Amino acid sequence: MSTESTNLFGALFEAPPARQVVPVLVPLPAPGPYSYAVPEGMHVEPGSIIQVPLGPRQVIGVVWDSQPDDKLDPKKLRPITQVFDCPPLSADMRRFIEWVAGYTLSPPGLVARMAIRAPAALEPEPMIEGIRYMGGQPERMTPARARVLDLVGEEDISWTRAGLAHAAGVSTSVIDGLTQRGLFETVFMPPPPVVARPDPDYAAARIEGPQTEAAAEIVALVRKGGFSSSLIDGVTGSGKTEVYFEAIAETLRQGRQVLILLPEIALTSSFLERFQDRFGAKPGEWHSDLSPRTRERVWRGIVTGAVQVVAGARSALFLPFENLGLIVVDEEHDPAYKQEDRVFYNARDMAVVRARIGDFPIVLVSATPSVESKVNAQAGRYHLLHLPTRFGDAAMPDLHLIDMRRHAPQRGGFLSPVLLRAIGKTIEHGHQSLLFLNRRGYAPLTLCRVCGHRFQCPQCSSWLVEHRFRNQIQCHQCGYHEPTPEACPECGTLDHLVACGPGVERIAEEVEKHFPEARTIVMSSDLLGGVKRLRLELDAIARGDADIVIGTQLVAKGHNFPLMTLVGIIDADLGLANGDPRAAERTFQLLSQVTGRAGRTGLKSHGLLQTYQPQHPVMQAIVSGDPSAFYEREITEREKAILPPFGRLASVIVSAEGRADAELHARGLRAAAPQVSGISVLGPAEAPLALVRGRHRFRLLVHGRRNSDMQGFLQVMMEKGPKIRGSVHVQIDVDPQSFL
DNA sequence: AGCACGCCGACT
DNA sequence: GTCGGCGTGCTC
Repeated sequence: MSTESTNLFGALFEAPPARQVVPVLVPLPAPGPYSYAVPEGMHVEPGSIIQVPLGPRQVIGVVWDSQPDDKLDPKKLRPITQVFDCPPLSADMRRFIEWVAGYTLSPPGLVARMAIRAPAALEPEPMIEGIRYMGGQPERMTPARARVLDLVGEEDISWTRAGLAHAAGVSTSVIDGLTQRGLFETVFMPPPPVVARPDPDYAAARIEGPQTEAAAEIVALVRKGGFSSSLIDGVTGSGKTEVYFEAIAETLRQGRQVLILLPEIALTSSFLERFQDRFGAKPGEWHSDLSPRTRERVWRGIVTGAVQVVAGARSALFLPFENLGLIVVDEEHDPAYKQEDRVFYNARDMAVVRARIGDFPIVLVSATPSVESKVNAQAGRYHLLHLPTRFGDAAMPDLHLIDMRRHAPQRGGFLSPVLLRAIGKTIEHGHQSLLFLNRRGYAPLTLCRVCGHRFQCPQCSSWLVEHRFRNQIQCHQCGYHEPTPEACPECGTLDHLVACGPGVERIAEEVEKHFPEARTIVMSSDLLGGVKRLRLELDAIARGDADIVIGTQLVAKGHNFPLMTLVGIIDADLGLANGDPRAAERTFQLLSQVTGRAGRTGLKSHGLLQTYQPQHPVMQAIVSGDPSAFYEREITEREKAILPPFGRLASVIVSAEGRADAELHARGLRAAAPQVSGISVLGPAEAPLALVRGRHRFRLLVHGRRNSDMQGFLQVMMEKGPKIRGSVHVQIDVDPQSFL
């Protein structure tokens, strides 16, 4: 309220105090910012994190840069409630949010929300209460009191009550007693940092040979400063981590922050310990199951610069770092980097954009780079750092294909005699075998031998998979399950249900038949007992408490099993023909990871891959250890479909009655959205033709050359969407740099 | 995204 | 006669 206009005359002729209006991004799927009034005496600037009323509730928003639109009824304007006491989002961060919103066709408010999603962290952490020694002696000295005074006499520092009691080996009542007698005063001190400061020179770099050159190259890029993008391509165990640790060390020496992105699953204690061994402290962690309290403290530390290094899952990319100077994307090819709800983005690609906007280096790392990163490296957009050999005493396993047409398993079995012999030998040596089959349960299909009835999901029509351990039949598509019936629901015949094809449980049965003495364990996501049990089992395996491990893709990542000298892949062809345009690439990546589990401590190790297609480029690439021919082929294939000029790819899931029906949907969309350059249909597994009958989820791939084309397509989907059941999302599969 | 309003089936 | 399903609409 103006205090100047003291009389009516003045009030009539003075301009009314100009109400400041600012645009604010609110966490809504609105196309742009909303306008709010700034109350008298409040200071805000672009990037300020504020609280505003929105309908009946209070939400967190960010003051934005764009001009507020003046067509808005001023009466609708509501005032900002409060400004949080934390640094505003930087101009770079705001530009990044705008860019991601534009590129992924998402509402900017929802993108901004990802940056400030740390509920109560917006106010500084309250000071904690501590005590400080003021000098003097108590009238009565006791041994406990002496120990305390001994400790505090040395330095003039503040202690927490509990901390001092613990350090002196006394109970807190001793401290309280001394405080009462006036020897200590109460002080307030800042809370301790969430993580200690990492020291770039804590331990020497553990690199040699090709690692040294790669590290030198990447350190030089960091030292030079400015944007650069590199791809470290090296087999499992080749020392990739050690190489990028040197880039991190150099960034820390410059006093800038580092973000290490990892697929959630790779964010294990073993990674954190490795980091600690090199830098003397753990990095800050950021992932979905942090406690709210820790989340707030880490967020605060990142914003203020107190946390130097963050190891986080994809959502960490949107953290508002105070002074970010390097991003590392480990396991660059991992599909977990793709978020497919609300805002659809690939964190790896958006990370490149963030580095470019922030003008600092980014390093992508993988043993099996994605095809698009290979293309970018070939095109010279990424520096390629190739680490061809294993590091230290870790030897590459000897890989062979087993042609299943020539070495067929026994009737009713799935393990080739060649593989069975190898398992036997491995047991004799006292080593471990890993049998990999990426299929949960007992059998993928169950039918009645009498009437031919097949168990099908009542909700989504895929086959129900029998799980003998749980005595259930489950749908792996939608999660539907029911107890395994004893009789055929169609004809009522008892005991005539027959399992078709293998799952890990069935392989375990076969293994136990051949090696009844061996200690066998099945590792799959439906292991009873959850993540805790899983950890225990993995530790037990690492200690050597199992002879044969039978697992799904769960065993592909992370863990080191020192005694694992044989890896057998049961159905290496599985997944090659499932209609996914990335089928070959994914299979290559998965099988490379699994075979990489062997031989990591130098023991001579073997990998045997059972296949019906030994000539397939993926199989050849895996055994030869030279994936270049395979990548060349994939690049050519992908260029036809995904890579520029078809720069952008959306995909729509439709539920359709068979392929013909799905094609009909596609035709309708083509007619309705002529601006997109192509719409193709991908089905469920093509191999067993029977699968394509019945109601299924099909994926329509939509290509567009420009963002505006995709925008137009989305418009069409908004109108027709409800008629086409399913979801629409935009995938970003190509070089985001070219869009900057 | 939340949250209210609003119109049709199975129950205190 | 109500409780509750989620379809549509709005938030500066």
